[in-house]
Amino acid sequence: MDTPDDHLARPLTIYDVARRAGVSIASVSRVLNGRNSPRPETKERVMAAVRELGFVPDGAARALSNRLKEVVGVVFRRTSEVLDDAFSDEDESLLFADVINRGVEVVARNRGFDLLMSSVDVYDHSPHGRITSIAGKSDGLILHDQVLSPVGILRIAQRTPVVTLAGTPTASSVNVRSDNGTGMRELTRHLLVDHGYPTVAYLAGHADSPDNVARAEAFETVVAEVGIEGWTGEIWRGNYMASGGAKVIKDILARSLPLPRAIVCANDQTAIGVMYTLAQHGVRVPQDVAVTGFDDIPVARHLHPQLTTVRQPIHKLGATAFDVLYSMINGDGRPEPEVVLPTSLVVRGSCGCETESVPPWEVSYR
Amino acid sequence: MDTPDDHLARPLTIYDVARRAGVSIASVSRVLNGRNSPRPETKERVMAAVRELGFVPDGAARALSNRLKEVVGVVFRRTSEVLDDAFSDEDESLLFADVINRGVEVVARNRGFDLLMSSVDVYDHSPHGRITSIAGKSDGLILHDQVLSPVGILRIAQRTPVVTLAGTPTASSVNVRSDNGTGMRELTRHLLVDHGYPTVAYLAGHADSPDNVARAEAFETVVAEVGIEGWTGEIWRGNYMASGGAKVIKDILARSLPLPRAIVCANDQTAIGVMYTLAQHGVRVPQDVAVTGFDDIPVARHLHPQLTTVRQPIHKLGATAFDVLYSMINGDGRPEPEVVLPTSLVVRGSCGCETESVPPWEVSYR
DNA sequence: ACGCGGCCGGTAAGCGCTTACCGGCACCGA
DNA sequence: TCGGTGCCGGTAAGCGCTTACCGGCCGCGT
Repeated sequence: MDTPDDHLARPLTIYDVARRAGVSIASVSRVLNGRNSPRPETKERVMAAVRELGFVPDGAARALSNRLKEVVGVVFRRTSEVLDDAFSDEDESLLFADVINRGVEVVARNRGFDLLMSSVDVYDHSPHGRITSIAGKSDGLILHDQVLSPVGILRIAQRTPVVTLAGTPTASSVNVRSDNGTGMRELTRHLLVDHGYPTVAYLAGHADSPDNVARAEAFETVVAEVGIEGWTGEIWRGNYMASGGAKVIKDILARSLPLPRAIVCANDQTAIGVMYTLAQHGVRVPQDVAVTGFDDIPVARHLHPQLTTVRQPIHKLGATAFDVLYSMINGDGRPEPEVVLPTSLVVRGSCGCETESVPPWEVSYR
Repeated sequence: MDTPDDHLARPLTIYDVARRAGVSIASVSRVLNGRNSPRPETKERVMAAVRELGFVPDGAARALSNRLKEVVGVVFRRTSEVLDDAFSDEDESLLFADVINRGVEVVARNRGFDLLMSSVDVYDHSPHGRITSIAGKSDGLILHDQVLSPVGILRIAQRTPVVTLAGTPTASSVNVRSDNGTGMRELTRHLLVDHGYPTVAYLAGHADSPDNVARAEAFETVVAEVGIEGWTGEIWRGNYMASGGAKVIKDILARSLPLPRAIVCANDQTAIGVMYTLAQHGVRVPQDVAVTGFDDIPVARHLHPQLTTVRQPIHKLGATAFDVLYSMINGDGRPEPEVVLPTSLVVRGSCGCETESVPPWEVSYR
């Protein structure tokens, strides 16, 4: 009978199983891996021993021998602070990265891979060490936006397969992103052409994020097409977070500056902060000011009014990142340097359209 | 000059580094691990070689040698279906598990551990294999509720440190949960005593979830204290999801059954479905029917009215699970079989109270 | 000037697996 | 009956690290 503290003892190895089953370690390994079709009787005895002992093969030894860990590292950015032992963070910040990660997880799982996750803090000045450690424990890396400098990515990609998300391809890493341009152009046209709003602002995200740059450019393009001037500049600089959007609106109202007829936010979280702050000050959305987001995170349809935004295939972004990485790990030749997934405009109430309501939980990500 | 395809070649080992630096592999290892204070000159040469080659030590080999992987496995339940290649899931279902996982990640990171994540599908009938694989790749396991049967947990906990979340302790695994009873009693009293509602129903979660059982019991206790009868039973059976809550309300309205003055939902997601469906049918919350949740997931404060609920220290639940597991891995004696974290009533608008509004994104989990 | 102690750093064993290689045995055909 | 042919399954090497052990060298004390 096993004692409850057994896990403090020397762990079991295939030698123990082999001895118990009266066979050699090779046979145990073969049975466990279904190789070389062992004789039914041998298989039986080994399985019995495994069951009786509760044997679990050591993944590290397996990986070392196989040169395959069946693990992919995922590194994402965490925008939270740890103060004393209270965690405070922007709740919505959870969603985007986590939905991507789940997309990765689902397809990884089908290939027998598991996810090794690690986050990088915004204030972390040397994420290189962490990422190196993850790299050593996995067969390949998926790096979210803003976790490592392009130089750092290049260095690490030289020796490990790397896929970046919403970043930029390098000489040896592949990038997966969604088509910011098309979605943003569609959205901006909807506001300026379909609704005919005379003034519009772009509330930016991180200045150095490729996503933000692409969205800003698409916005500018359409605004120029229509022949008006988009409001941008210092005061319209956000940070992808609700608090950033809120701050921008507060600043503008505090200085008694005028508001545009429509505000295009760099992402949904920013829009949340904007809508909330406008409501606080008695500005009605969409009657006085229309507000739009980008991403279509789940909470977007819980807002009042529901948020008009651009749907990114968040789940699929993750799934694709894994697929690409998987083929790199298998050395199926070097794939395209970049994979771009389509986006689509999602019209709900915050732009000024009348829409019928769909239960917020009935969503499907493709 | 390295070619971009270098990662297809034989990976670097400490032998390569040693040769390049003109020292032995032992020295390389010592420098890399800061052991045995090597001479500054040696250290320099090794570091230079490491830098020049872009060497990353192999985690599997390290783990095998060290008998420590610095990885903890986290297994959670995924409530999504994969149809063709479309993923559909309940968006809010993301939150609870993911917040816990982030709590785990933050503290794990401080100890140099990474998270190996894997989900179990609701329809997965033999999660044992997956979990065994995870167990082999990690130093210990954190199992969310409903991922493995108690018997399965017991088997695996015999050989690996295991911490369960919102489950039940076994002879060799520790459970971490929050104090469902106190929170639910406070909440129910608030509705029945402070508000004086004459009728109240409990909309249940999974019948076999310990959390659900504890919440139901606490509810019953207070209801009995007050001397009224709580509405429960078959028709009030949900499934922890918004769709389940919606279905219950639809059924009741379809059959023209009466509604209670207040509905206590087993969790926040259920409440979301309930509030939405009531609104659809013109039933006002809280004027006609008060609705409450449990968990305080981030989206709770984006609802209209904002949801009155019981705050679980979600983040801390994860953090604590890791701390306990860490001490088990280090063999610091067997800890308490169960750790219970406090909950607290969060009064917002959906119970009928007037509350001033706080920006939904300014949240802190403790 | 010689011996001894301490400090570095090299050699080699071993962590728990997978698998190439090979030997033994049963069964077939001649 | 005997050699050939497969099929199983055992033996042992090797995956890339860490570290116990030991030998060499330098500097000190006598």
